[in-house]
Amino acid sequence: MAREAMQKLTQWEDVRYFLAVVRQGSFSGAARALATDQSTVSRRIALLEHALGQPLFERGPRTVRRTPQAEALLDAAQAVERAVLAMEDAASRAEAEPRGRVRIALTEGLAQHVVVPRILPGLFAAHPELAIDLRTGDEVLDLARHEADVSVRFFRPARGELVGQRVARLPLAVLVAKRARKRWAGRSIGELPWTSYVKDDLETPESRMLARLGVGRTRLACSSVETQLAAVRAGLGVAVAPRALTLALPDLAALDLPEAPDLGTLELFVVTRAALRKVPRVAVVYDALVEALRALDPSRAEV
Amino acid sequence: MAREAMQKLTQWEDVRYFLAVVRQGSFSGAARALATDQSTVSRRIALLEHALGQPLFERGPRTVRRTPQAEALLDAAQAVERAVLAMEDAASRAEAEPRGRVRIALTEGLAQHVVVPRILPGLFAAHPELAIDLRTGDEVLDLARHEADVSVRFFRPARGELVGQRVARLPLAVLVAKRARKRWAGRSIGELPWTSYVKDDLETPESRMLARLGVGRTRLACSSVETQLAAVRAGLGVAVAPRALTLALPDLAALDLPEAPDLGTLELFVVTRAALRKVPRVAVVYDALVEALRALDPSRAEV
DNA sequence: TGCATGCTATGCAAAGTTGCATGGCACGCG
DNA sequence: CGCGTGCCATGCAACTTTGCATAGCATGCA
Repeated sequence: MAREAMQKLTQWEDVRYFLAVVRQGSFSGAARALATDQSTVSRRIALLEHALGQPLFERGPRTVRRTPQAEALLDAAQAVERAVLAMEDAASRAEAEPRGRVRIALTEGLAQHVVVPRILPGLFAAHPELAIDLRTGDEVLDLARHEADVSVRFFRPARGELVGQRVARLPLAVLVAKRARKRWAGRSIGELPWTSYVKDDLETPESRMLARLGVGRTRLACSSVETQLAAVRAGLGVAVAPRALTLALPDLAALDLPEAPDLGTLELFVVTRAALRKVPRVAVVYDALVEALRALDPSRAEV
Repeated sequence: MAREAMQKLTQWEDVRYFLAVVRQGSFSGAARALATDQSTVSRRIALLEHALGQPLFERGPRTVRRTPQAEALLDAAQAVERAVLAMEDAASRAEAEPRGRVRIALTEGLAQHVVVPRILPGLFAAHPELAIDLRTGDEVLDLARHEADVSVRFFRPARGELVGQRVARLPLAVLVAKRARKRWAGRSIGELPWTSYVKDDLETPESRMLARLGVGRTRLACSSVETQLAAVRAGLGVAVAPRALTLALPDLAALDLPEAPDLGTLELFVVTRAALRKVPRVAVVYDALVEALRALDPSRAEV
């Protein structure tokens, strides 16, 4: 070891570790984010501190606090990261064939019911050297930070270096298991066995909708949409969800409410980084997503 | 090994290798510049090419040619380097005490006769934690690229992020060994046994001066000023050099030419990067250099 | 107060990386 | 035209770095 203290970054790699610790707030967290071990983070940060000749973090058993020196370096470190990410994009731009890996960030439902069965088969067949990472989950991955290449989500993306489009407007409906349909037909809104999706008590389009209908806290609340739908298919209750879901799940049907309120629509967006839009491997994925997801939009389908 | 081809820079360190190969034009040269082995460069470039999914260099036995892909990445890579260098400067700015290492680029003569005997003793005594790298040589080290922190040279530095000042104007004189002085006293310019400093056939202030005096190719030409001065001290000839050298080398004296032409002056500059000027460890060195070198200027000394 | 939890630091064996030595190859010089 | 030189690729041993397991510590909760 024994790098001398001379204010020289002899290991550019360490900048990545520094940023991870700052963002995660702990060595352990940084290790998880970097897919490495906590001990490695600890040692590399120690080395970096020695190389720069100044302490960067105050280690506490419960927490890691940045020193003022670390604070002063943050901007510069982020500039390094931006430059590296820009270089990655520049590298992508040079490729000619759709090959390599594309990471798609999307919801579990879109992945299972649309992307996997309807899009991937054709994509893999058409481009043998293309590989796909499906990153499902509720956390919003940061396209700008290269956590994913393409994102399919139900909200308009933050702008910046991102480009994208709305591919479908999906009317919401009250979904119910077909075999339980007649049991609740004709009931009023207040009498229906509502289920809801609740994650960290955050507001969702669906929760806003329920509130608008006058439905309060539901008897069954799920922290994942999939579990919620499983409950509906088991006949436990009804859920507000895109009507288009009945295409993918034939044992579900829309329930016509007597009051017939407008349940609103979800807007589906496909987004990527501007620098990647023309990159072959991304372009084929992006285009396939847009084409297939447009078909979900009933207003478009009817035309 | 086995990083997958997915256009991701998993090893930021590799950017440094990429740039070194581009600049040196060969893996071996890059290895020398990076103080590592040629085999390491070869392997890391191969890894980088695989990680980016595209070839960067065409290997020939005699030469390495960049591919168009490498060309496209050059700007981005340099941006990464600039960001890293900026981060190093930011790290320096955070230090409070003059400690660490300062690299001074200067000529052999200035190092031996001025900096080492007159400046370093006081500097080391005043700042126990300060370390100095004296980088002598004729190649001009690049301050902007962090090859040195402070430079003492006989020409005005390229501007940019550099700051500095002229610390002395040193009149040139014809120097001769004292014990040989009377041998050549009174001789005309053309009759004197001139010596010269010739390096790669480049023009120097001294060579311009000789040409102006009408002196052509000299009998003794040296590729280092020190050797040339050794020859003069040995009584082999005379040399055009700053008159102030007689202060450091008492066995030399200035020879008064009968024609007494104006031999001109050399201008001595001390330069550093703007970002470092206020950094304690650099500031104490810079200030000591300026103060001591000013004393070499006769016009100032007489005041 | 005592226990459970999540954090960092460190010893140690395994894995990865480096440097050296070698081989092959093309160009330039005598 | 052969030889010398400088270049890149690769095998192998020494070294360095990594990941796992452990120990120590402070905080929060019962």
